[in-house]
Amino acid sequence: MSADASPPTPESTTAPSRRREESERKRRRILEAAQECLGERGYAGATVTEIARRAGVSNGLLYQFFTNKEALIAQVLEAIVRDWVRAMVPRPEESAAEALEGMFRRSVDFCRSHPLLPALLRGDPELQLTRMGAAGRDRVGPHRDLVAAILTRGIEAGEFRSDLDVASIADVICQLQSDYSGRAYRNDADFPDDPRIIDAAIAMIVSAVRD
Amino acid sequence: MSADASPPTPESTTAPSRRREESERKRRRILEAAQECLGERGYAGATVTEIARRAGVSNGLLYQFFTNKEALIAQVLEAIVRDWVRAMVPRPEESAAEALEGMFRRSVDFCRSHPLLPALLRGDPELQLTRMGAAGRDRVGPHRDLVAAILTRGIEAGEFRSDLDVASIADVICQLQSDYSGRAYRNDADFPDDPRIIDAAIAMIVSAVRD
Amino acid sequence: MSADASPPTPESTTAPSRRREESERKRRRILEAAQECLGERGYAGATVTEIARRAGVSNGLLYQFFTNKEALIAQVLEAIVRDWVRAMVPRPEESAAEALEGMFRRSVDFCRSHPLLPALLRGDPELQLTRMGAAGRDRVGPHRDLVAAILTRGIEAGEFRSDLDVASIADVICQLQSDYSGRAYRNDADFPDDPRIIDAAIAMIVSAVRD
Amino acid sequence: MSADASPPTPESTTAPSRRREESERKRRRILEAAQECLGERGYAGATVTEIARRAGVSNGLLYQFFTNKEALIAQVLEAIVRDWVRAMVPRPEESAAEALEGMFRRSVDFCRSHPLLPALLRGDPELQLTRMGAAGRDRVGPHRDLVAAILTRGIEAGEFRSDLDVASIADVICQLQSDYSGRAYRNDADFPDDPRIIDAAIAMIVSAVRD
DNA sequence: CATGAATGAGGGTTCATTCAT
DNA sequence: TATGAATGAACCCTCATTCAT
Repeated sequence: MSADASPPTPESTTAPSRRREESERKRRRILEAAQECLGERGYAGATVTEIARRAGVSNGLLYQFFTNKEALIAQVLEAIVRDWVRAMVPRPEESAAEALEGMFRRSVDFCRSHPLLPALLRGDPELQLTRMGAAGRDRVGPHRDLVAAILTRGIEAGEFRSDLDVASIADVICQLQSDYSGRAYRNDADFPDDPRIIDAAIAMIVSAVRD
Repeated sequence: MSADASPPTPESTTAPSRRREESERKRRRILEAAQECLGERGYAGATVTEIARRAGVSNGLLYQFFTNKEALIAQVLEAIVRDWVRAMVPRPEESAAEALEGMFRRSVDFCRSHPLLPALLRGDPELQLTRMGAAGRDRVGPHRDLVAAILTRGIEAGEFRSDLDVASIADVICQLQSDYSGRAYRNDADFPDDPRIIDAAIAMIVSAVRD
Repeated sequence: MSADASPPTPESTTAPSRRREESERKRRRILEAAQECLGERGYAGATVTEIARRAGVSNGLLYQFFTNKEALIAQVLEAIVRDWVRAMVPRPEESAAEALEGMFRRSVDFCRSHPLLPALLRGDPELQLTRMGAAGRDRVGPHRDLVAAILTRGIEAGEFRSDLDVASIADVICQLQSDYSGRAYRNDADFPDDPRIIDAAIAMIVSAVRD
Repeated sequence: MSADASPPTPESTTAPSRRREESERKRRRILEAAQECLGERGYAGATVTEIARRAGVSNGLLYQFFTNKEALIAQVLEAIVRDWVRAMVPRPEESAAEALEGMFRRSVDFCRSHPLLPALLRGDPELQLTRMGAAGRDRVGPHRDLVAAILTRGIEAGEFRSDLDVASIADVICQLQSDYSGRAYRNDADFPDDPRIIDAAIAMIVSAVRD
């Protein structure tokens, strides 16, 4: 498209890069479509044909980019965890307490637009996570590290109690954050998505760590 | 069976009983196998064939007891929720705070021997729970009611702070309880089943409600 | 039943005949039930379990009387053809023309209370007649012989035209009779069961053979 | 494919055509195989596997073309009725009586090469035709209309008796025609396919309507 | 690269048949 | 005899995967 001078020959010199771009765009579209399907219907419900349809490509092209369905799903999971962690990272200007609250709320917001993540965080059997190796494994480690770092920073800053069992508290905080992030997109009377509940959870966290 | 108390009448009550007993035992084995599979692999992964294999019966026998796979799963869910709630009910001698802690620990213990429950508690709509009516719907309501009742009792007894948002706090407590119950059976480095973490969660809860 | 003096011992001397009777009654009930099911639902739809249920006996007893489902169905077919032919036989006082008309109407009436027969007469593939040997084969021969005999009698009596191709005309008459007998039990707008149509068919027959 | 007339354009109209053609041929083979099976074995006996086997395709391909077995059978029925009616339509030069006879013979001939039609014409509700909507319903209406039209034409032309009960006579004629068409393909001693019988049937019809 | 027609293993389910009681 | 629990082959259908084009 930026090659207005390119000759009309089919095997033009600029064509390879053009093709590459086009190809990469398709690859991404497939990953996005897979993420959507997986979030809406689970592993078994996310059929290869439906994913290809949503991505606007053919059934077979999918196997050009990914070894098989399993590998595709694994990449989808890796990608979403990466995006999620990136979205949560504390702002430099936030105090430790603000960072805890900010992360919590940003995580909830992120999940609202990425229905797959909650299911992943819950480790839903429907996702058949046991099928994939590393992708399933690493999904919460970075999150917990992030929270632990904030706690340590808060303790060092005298903002949080110094006798905290950092590892354990970090775990509990992560858990709560995953839970309420996981509820953010639901329409389920049993699991209400009520701002007051989120406030209560945050208040409980802050009161437990504050000096 | 050849017990000395058995009456000699030809159409004795014990004669058909043998068959019935055997049959009932198989019915229960099927339910148990289904519970296992469902917890490990989700709805789609829990195939009728695998369930039958684990129960040690034929594929077809399953349909003698249950209308279809869906009905079988629904019965599994109803049964486990019933058992779980029964196991959690507070002891009469427990104070409100003790009741909160006791429920938490009993729920965790229960899940250790019932791997399905955590999966159910996560209650993902994609787990196909929407297919079943009441079983899916009521799965956490009783739990939340139980916790709310304890909180109210604690407030009235002056044991807990009087300004608690009972409904919201109850929700958070239930959530944590489900979470850590859900971890109890896992072999997952990402979700460690560490007594110290459970202690931390309980401490956080108690500190948040205590006056 | 005629042994009012029979002792109450279980293995009484009269018991064998009693048992026989009882047994024979069950056998007949099975045949009747099978006839019903077959007429209503075809071969595949007439399940062994349903037949046993209607006959008020157990699933397994059926195999005491009949080798398998196929043999049972074969006997059902034989029996109904026998009954049908018996019902059609002309009355001694009828003239040849009256006999033709009488047979036609009696056949229609018979089918009204025996929905299976029409399906059989049509040779419906759904009945899977190819599975049974003689039963399927002989189903219309006696009928045609009956009609041919009447035609011959009519010709000899000077009642019918003497140049009739008896075999062919007999075939056509039998065919029409089967057809309209076959319609007698239907609720099908495409195949109306209208007395005027039956009158028209009979009129056509009579006008074709009468001198 | 290397045909001399093929244009050199890469996305030529003939290139995809090949695949399409092949595919369409398979679609037709499936329909033909289904027609055969249905005629020979009825609805339940015509298994998807057997149809696919005869068509020389895989089990699953069938579902690329047809929603399910029911839809496939429905299309088979629609197609064959359409073809049959088209084959029967009277020639313009035929007199009314000739038209009646011509239709009769053409119908018989048609059935000789289409064994399914007779089974359909018998139209047994137990054949599961009730499952399909229009295809089952309209299967004889057009035929009867055709015959009635010829009768009316014959009456108006003074060729047939003026006191005919057109509707009833048309019904009887159609019935006979279906019957003997239905015999045309059989190898069944009970239902002989004898030219003399067909002549007798036609003679009976003509003598009944002629003035 | 890209297509989508084609495959076939495996899913849930039904039902004729057997056999311990 | 009579039962009905139990079996397993066979049904219809879905979908991940391949391959000729």
